[in-house]
Amino acid sequence: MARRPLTNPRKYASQERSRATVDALVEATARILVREGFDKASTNRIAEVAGVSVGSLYQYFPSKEALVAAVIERHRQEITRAVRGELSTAAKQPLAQGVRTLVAVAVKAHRIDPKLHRVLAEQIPRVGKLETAETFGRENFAVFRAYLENHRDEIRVRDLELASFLCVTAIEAVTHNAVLHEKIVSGEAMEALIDEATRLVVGYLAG
Amino acid sequence: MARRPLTNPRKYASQERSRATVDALVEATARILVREGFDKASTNRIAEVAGVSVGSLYQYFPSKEALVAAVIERHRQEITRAVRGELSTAAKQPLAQGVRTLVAVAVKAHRIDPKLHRVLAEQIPRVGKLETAETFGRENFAVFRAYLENHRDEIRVRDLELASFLCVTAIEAVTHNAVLHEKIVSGEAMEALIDEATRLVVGYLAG
Amino acid sequence: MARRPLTNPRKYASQERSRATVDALVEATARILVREGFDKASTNRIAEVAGVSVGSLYQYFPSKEALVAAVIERHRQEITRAVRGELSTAAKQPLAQGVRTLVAVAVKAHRIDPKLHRVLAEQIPRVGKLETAETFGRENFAVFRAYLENHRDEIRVRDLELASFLCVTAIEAVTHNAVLHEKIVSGEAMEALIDEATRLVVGYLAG
Amino acid sequence: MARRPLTNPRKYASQERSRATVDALVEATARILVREGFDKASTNRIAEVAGVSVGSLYQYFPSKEALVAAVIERHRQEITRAVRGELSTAAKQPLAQGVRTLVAVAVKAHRIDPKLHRVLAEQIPRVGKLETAETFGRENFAVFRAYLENHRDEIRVRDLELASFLCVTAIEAVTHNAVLHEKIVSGEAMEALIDEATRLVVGYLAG
DNA sequence: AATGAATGAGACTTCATTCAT
DNA sequence: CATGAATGAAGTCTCATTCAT
Repeated sequence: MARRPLTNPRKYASQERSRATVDALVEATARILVREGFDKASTNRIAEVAGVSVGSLYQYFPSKEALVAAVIERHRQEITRAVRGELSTAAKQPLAQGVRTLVAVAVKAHRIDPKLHRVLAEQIPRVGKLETAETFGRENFAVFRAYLENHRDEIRVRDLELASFLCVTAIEAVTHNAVLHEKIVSGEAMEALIDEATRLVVGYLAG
Repeated sequence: MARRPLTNPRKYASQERSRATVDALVEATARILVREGFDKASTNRIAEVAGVSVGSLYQYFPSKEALVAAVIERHRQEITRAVRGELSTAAKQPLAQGVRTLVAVAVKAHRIDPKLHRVLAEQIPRVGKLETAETFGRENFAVFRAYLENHRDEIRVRDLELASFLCVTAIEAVTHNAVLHEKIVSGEAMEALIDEATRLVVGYLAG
Repeated sequence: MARRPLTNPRKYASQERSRATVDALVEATARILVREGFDKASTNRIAEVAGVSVGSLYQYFPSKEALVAAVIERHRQEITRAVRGELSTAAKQPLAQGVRTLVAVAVKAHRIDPKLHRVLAEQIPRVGKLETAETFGRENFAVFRAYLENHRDEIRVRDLELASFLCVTAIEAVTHNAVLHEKIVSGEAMEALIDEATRLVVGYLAG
Repeated sequence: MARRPLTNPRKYASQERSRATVDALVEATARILVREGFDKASTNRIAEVAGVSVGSLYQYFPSKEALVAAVIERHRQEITRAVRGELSTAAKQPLAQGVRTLVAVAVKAHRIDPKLHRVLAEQIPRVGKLETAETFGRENFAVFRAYLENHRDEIRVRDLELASFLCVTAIEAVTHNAVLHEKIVSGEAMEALIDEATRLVVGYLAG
């Protein structure tokens, strides 16, 4: 019944349009999540804000959960993209500098879209396949653990597993709360925070 | 408004009955929160699990929110009760010991009802008067900050505000995650965790 | 189990107490009806305002409807009591004066408790045995009809049935609305209203 | 917000479907109001009678109140439509005829859907934006008052405000009750009623 | 008799999802 | 593919009435 696209251009046009719709939906979801909270993010509202019909929403996402998952994934990718370079920088630096870089990276990651980050961390029901923070956590852990392995000689602690857990948890929590509670009101304040967090971690690892 | 019963026995009977209903409701709410999550905690379900009617639920709690607030409050009181003594112990101890006591207290607090703690920390919508973690956080901060003031001479850091923020956040996050991810599988593991967390904090403060 | 009263005084006391409870309940119902409207008049609220328990309420009234019926009846009796004398006065007066007296009586009746009258007329669900206005209407009709019979010679209209209907309806509606819309703001305004309503009716009957 | 359909046929189909649903809901509300009273008019029942789901009801009406308001408005429009022509006729007629026309109009209006009229007048809670009878009343008053202004020279009464109040109230009440109590059982009975009501009013105004 | 805790049907409303067009 | 009307289960809360004490 439905006409197949006759030409490539059309096909592309169509693909682009699909892509645009998907983006609009994810964007709309993120905006509502941030501006009005999870409770107000009904599928009808999302579709309305995205400028499409609910029907279209379900054309591209099988459920509301899938939509939220897409928002999470997009946010994760943004962070990864923003942070990739600095991570490899850190890998080559000695302990004190490397940790400082990693702390700075954590701050940077949290500042990308703090309100969205907060909503994702606090309001999204932990059911089904959505694990959010969990997932972030594991990645961070793996990266840090690898860093410690490669800098074993600069470190006095024995149990790298436990040390990674302590450091990653501490850095994550400190940067998360700092951004959330608006502790970072100036470049100076940010430097101070990074300095201190670095001292916390380095003192522990090297002390 | 309503007249008091004329005899004590009746009064007590009545009061006990009310009390039992209220307790059953709070308990049922906590159980559902832990076992099935916030989303499943509908007022009808809560009443059912408590073995009373919805009507009774609304006789004692003006809203679902009030019920959750009661669960939070009950949990907070349990923690306070369990921890009060140790806090005053910590206050009199020198830095290294004092911090260790405080860390141990944090672990103890998180182990009282870890699953409930998690749900309260993660799933309860941050709306209205429910602040959950927020509230815990402030209290912890105040206690720790006071401790630092009183042990200023043992400390090298200048900015007590910032230091308190870092330490409280770190301790809270580490103990929370440790309990959550079942890092504390034995007495030994717990000792190790407490030792390391203490080193983390003391190294920072005194280093 | 319960002790029987041993003496008459006690018995009377008991009867008086019952009477007091019944009165308190009817009064409470009327007050809530006037001050908060029918929707707010729940049986629990009524009992509370009356200073008794819901249980007692149902001891004396089989249903909420019965309670409202009692309020209506009490209001009807108050009107009847206030008006009885003037009605017999009117019966002896010639048309112009008699009608004026009847109109004045109608105004007086409506001013006894205008707010209650309004609520009874507007908010009480017309279901079951409650007919309110209906009942008032029939009585008024009977009285007026009888008056016309007795003053047939002063009247030009033939169909007394129809005439009674017209006059009673008009007088009732005019006085009701006048009181409701606060047309009677002074003695003068009241005189004017009574004069004109009398002219309306007398002109019709005698014209 | 939502995109318009791209083709007219679809648009119309869609619009017609919506329209049909809305109509069915308003009609169902009116029927239940008339047949079972305001208390039975629950949203679920209305939807059921309309043959749609509650969801659809709330798609088109934000609350139960809005639905009742729609019924009132529809009734008001029916009356207005039925009466418009005759009103302008009355305006051009001399007193006796004009008043007769107006009385006839009132009767006609009340006969459009007497039972609905009654329910709207008696059972609808006077809360929020629903004023029902109130609103009808004001309109009638304005029309009649204007008529009197334009026929001042045929009238003996001074206070047009008061006269309008008396006449409108009387006509409204008489026709309302007549229809309600089934006084108009034949064309003859109707003529008689209109004649007498006209005499009542004209006698007063011109007498 | 009085008390007030308890009941539970039922009211209003929302929202993820489906499906005819 | 898009549309948006339709669905209906489920949630929160109220209130007339009952009943154990």
